[in-house]
Amino acid sequence: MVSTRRIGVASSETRAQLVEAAAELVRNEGWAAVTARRLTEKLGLKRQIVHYYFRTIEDLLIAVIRRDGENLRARIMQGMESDEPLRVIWEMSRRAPKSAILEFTALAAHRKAVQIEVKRYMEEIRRFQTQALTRHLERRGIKPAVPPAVMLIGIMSISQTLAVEAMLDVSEGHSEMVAFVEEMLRALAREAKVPALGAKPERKRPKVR
Amino acid sequence: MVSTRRIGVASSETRAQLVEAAAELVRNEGWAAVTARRLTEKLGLKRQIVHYYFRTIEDLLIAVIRRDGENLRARIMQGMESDEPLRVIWEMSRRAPKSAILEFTALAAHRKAVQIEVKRYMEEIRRFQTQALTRHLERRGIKPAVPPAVMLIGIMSISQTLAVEAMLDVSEGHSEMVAFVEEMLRALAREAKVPALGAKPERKRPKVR
DNA sequence: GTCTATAATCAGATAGAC
DNA sequence: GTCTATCTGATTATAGAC
Repeated sequence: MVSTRRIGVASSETRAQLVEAAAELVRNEGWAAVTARRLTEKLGLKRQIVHYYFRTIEDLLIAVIRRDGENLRARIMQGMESDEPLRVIWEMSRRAPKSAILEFTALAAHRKAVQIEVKRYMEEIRRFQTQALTRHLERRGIKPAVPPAVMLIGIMSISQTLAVEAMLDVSEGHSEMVAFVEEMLRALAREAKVPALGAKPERKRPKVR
Repeated sequence: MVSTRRIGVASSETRAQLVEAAAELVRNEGWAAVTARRLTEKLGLKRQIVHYYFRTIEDLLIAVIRRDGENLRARIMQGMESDEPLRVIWEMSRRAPKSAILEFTALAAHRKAVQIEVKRYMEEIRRFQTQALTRHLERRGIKPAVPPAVMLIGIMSISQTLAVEAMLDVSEGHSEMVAFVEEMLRALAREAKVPALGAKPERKRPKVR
């Protein structure tokens, strides 16, 4: 028995709205809040439309991961152009309190299809960051004591941990940790030899969105 | 209209079995898999018994957090007696692939009662660890370049990140990071002045369960 | 493309019998 | 302490009308 079920095209405007609404629900209430009913009552549609555009709810969640993943990658690629790429990473994770990353990571532990998508974006971003940081250090003539990957994973781990703990209202040791990282970032910036004229002692901190 | 609903005592054996079964479900399939049906079919009971022991399913999840929290605290308090408490922390987080911490942390972002419980245990453990590490450093005559809280949060952040990424099958940069941390731990151990006779150059690594 | 209609489960929760 | 019975509402998903 072959199913007669139709599936809407990926370019649909309604489909995009569903993904957008789902992304918002994940951020505010978690992946478990993403149901056909909750989604469509935000858009003023009947709930069966969800099953027209997505074979399963999991397919919809994966569309959200792709959307968020593309956005994150774009923001990071832009951020790595900065004068202090490590500081950008440091500040980007810290300012993502209502992030969907925690949601999807937890979900990935139990759903294979989700794990594959999350892995894909994490690897892509990690690889890009490592290359960008390596290039940055070479260009500035900085010879760090530790490999770029260590700086990267270190900064990212710590900033994400601080963000998650802040969400939980746990802050013991945070001020010391922040002071330490900030000092490290400053020390690294001081090491940078100015590439061209050699007469710009203070550099402005890059903006992070 | 006053409810006539009864609630079973906390000392009940069946209640303990329900909490145990729920803890297992959380570890293997996530908090969303904890339903009265799934629980009782493991125990050969009718599903209404769950509502006899727990007012709501959330109450049951909180009982699981307390159980896991007590266990974790006990293991950590024991581990901090070690010769190398930082190494114990490092290895404990790394070997917890199917941890419930990720589940409960994600859930805490959206459920106040869960957030309060998770916060409680995290703060308690953090405080104990900080004190234990501070004492340890003083006793060994180690004067570290950074505050104990920074070492603690740093090691914990990195080990948890590596564990989560390993679960996702992401491993880029892990070997460099592991090598770096291991070297740091070795350097710290070397700094330790032997307290009494001063003739034990190599120390065995502590076992972690 | 969106709707109505419907199937088939599953969920949490409560009352009351034994 | 555990059961039967029941309420009430949720869920994903499919088929077919318009």
